[in-house]
Amino acid sequence: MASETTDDGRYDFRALEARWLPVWMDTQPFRSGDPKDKRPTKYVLDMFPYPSGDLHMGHAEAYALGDVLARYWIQRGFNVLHPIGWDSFGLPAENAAIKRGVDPRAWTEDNIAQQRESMERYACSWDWDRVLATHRPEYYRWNQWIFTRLFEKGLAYRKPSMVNWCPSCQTVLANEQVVGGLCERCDTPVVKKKLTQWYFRVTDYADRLLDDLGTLEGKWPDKVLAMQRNWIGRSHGADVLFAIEGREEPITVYTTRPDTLFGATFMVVAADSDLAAELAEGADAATRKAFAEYVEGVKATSEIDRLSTEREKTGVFLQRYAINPVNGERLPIWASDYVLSDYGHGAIMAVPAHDQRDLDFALAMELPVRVVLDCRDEDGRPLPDPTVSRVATTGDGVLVNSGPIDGLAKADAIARITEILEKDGKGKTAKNYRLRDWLISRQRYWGTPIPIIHCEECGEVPVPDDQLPVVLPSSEGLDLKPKGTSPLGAADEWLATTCPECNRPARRDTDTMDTFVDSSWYFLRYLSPAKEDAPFDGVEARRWAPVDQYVGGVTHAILHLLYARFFTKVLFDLGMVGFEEPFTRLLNQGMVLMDGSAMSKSRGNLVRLSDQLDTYGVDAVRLTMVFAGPPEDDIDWADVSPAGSVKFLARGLRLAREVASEPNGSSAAGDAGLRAVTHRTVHDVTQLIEGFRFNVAVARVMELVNATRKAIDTGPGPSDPAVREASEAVAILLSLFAPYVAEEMWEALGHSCVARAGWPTVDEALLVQDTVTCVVQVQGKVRDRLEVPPGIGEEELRALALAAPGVVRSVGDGTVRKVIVRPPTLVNIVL
RNA sequence: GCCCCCGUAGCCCAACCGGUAGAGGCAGCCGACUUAAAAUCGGUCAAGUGCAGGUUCGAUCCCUGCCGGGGGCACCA
Repeated sequence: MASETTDDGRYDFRALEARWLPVWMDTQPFRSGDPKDKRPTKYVLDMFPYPSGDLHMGHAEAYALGDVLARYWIQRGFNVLHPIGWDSFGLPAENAAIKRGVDPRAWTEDNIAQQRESMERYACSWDWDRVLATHRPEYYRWNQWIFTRLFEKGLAYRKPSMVNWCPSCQTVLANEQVVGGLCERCDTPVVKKKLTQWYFRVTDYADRLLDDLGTLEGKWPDKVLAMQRNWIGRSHGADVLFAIEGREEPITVYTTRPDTLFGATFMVVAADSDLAAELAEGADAATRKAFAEYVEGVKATSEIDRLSTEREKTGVFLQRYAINPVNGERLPIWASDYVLSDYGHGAIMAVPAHDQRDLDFALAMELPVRVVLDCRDEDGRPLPDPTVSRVATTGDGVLVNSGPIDGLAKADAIARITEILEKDGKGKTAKNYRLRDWLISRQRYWGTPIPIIHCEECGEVPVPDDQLPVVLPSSEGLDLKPKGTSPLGAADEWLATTCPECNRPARRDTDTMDTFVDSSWYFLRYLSPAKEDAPFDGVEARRWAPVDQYVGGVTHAILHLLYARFFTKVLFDLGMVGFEEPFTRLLNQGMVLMDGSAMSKSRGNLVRLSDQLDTYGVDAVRLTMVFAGPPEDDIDWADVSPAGSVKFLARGLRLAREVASEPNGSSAAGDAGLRAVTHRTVHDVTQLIEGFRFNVAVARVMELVNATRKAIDTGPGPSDPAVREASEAVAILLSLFAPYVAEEMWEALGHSCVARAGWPTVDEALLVQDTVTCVVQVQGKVRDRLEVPPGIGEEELRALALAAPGVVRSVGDGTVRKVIVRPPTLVNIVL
């Protein structure tokens, strides 16, 4: 005990950690699973980590922030569910296995054990009864179970398609995992490959995923809402049917600008589409050859090159013609790679005058340009002809050269022309989405096996529920090296099975699921992690879910959050949950940087969390994370001071040790000034925490510590009851940020278990101030200050202000024209 | 190219509904303690809010334009 404060006034955080951690591990003050617990519930969730090794600074920040909220709600009397676990399927385990020959399962379990130790030391209020790890069969069997439900509903399906392929990871990637044409994991340029893969039909939920974002307004960061909206990318327009010469079926084209239909001068189909190939068959030999060569070139183009906006437009004329449904004109049909095969219908009507891409193509191929919109600049002057300016006029305007819609403005013209098309059966309003279906199959080992059996007779047959889980076979004897096909294909014994329907020999599906499947519903598994007959318990779900507060990095703003929202809606439709949005409130923390950039070993600016913890202690590191600035801002570790945090914590601890009054007494007779500060601080900190303004809350606690220090040293002294009241408040407030020091303080103050102490009660009467400072301005400049009662009347204050010496001086013999009185804080005199 | 966010002391950051520009911390400086230094404790200095306009009795806050930084989307018809 005596050794816990060193001679120089710092404190011995090692001793505190060694002392309290075993106590907490023993008493488990954060158990949430008692069904008889009558406290209201709150679900606070931290994004679970991948067990890649030890914790890093980013984890430390996120968990410190989440813990502030969890501990706050506990102090407020809630039964808080605050679980943690591991997102433990994924490539690093597999890569370690390939590189060092270790078993992915053993590697993963070792890392989990190591991380768990660090997490325990970090002392977050996690309920250790609920831990889960997604690589364990008792978890991933429910991935398979949910997959089966999706399959039954037609929401999981297999189709051949051009997919994103990472040549380095040797696996397909979801759209969301391709960033700027590069693999988000290894930055290798992604190439296109035609493969048959499993998909989840997220696009069926596009409207709900988009529209329900409205219910999260004000509860999720605007930035994340914007990113999700952007990603789903819904647009409104029309599908228009174009008859094709020499082809039975018309071609449907999607456009957001049906009003410009009279300006269409050609049609373009996606070069890599089946449609283009079919149309090309009717062309002469030279064209067929040119087309074939063009398509080859397109396929060889990397995604990164394809996305370059600097690229010249290229294409091949297919010697075929479409008929414009509104005026019967013949439009030449071209194939080009600037039209995407998997958006809309893979074909467009080109209106070069009013679409920049079409204009670029028209100019490159010397195709006609026809203006059908009279567009004006701000001064009402006509905009230059697009052919000359090489700039398409894409804005609003009045229709010209457009028959029945001449003279109409854009919006009216769209409505009118759509009506006309609809009447003739040649078109209708339509929506489109940037969002694509979620490609979930991976040709890798360390993931959830897809629970499908391929039978020659019966086709794709889901593994019956009572045969789940399909357990991942041991990696022993399997070649895990990426080679483009799943390693599971070589697990002969595992592979061979019988068809559940016809009992004939059949083969298992050899792909594994994207690990984002695992994290799409884990928050539900925490509710009943040991449940053996369902993914989660319905009663527990009604009790706890949805998550009240989710905390994690903005890096998951699109992928994980979109998928989890999708899963939740599917589970809602299955009647398994009663809510459609999984995370009621979301807090995104910023990144921890060093010297202005993200930490990395290669950059040589890596700050090791364990070093920081060894040097400054857990509490100081946590406090530093929280105090550094607003939670969503990045923290530059070079700008902050864990040493300063140590100093502050030592000051707090010293207060508690100096308190000389007995516990549980009344503080009513205590020093009024200090009491006012204490109650004001608790009141303000309460609001600050609820508003995620933790940095300011910490500053307020620092003020309280300073005020208490003064009271002890130069005020009423250590035996005044107000000093005890203030110190106890400091201990409880600090318990959100610095659990070890708070616990030590609490004990010094004669109590035990600060985490469950309860939030201090604010005496409203003590918040009322006797006097406030009123500023008196003349012409907007401060000329005097008055001490006035807060309830002062307007007339009285006006009189006082006009008589104030500073006012009299600066008004001089000027005439007072107007007096603005805002009792009790301000008077402004206008001359 | 389009959309969003942010510019406040040397630094990280506060400032309620438009009403005293400063709460807290870091660094600096001064002092105390020390043989000395570190550490600690006490005190103290510090910007007129990126720039230019506008609205207002009054603007860090609202509006317009520009400059600087960050982020998202980007051949999605």
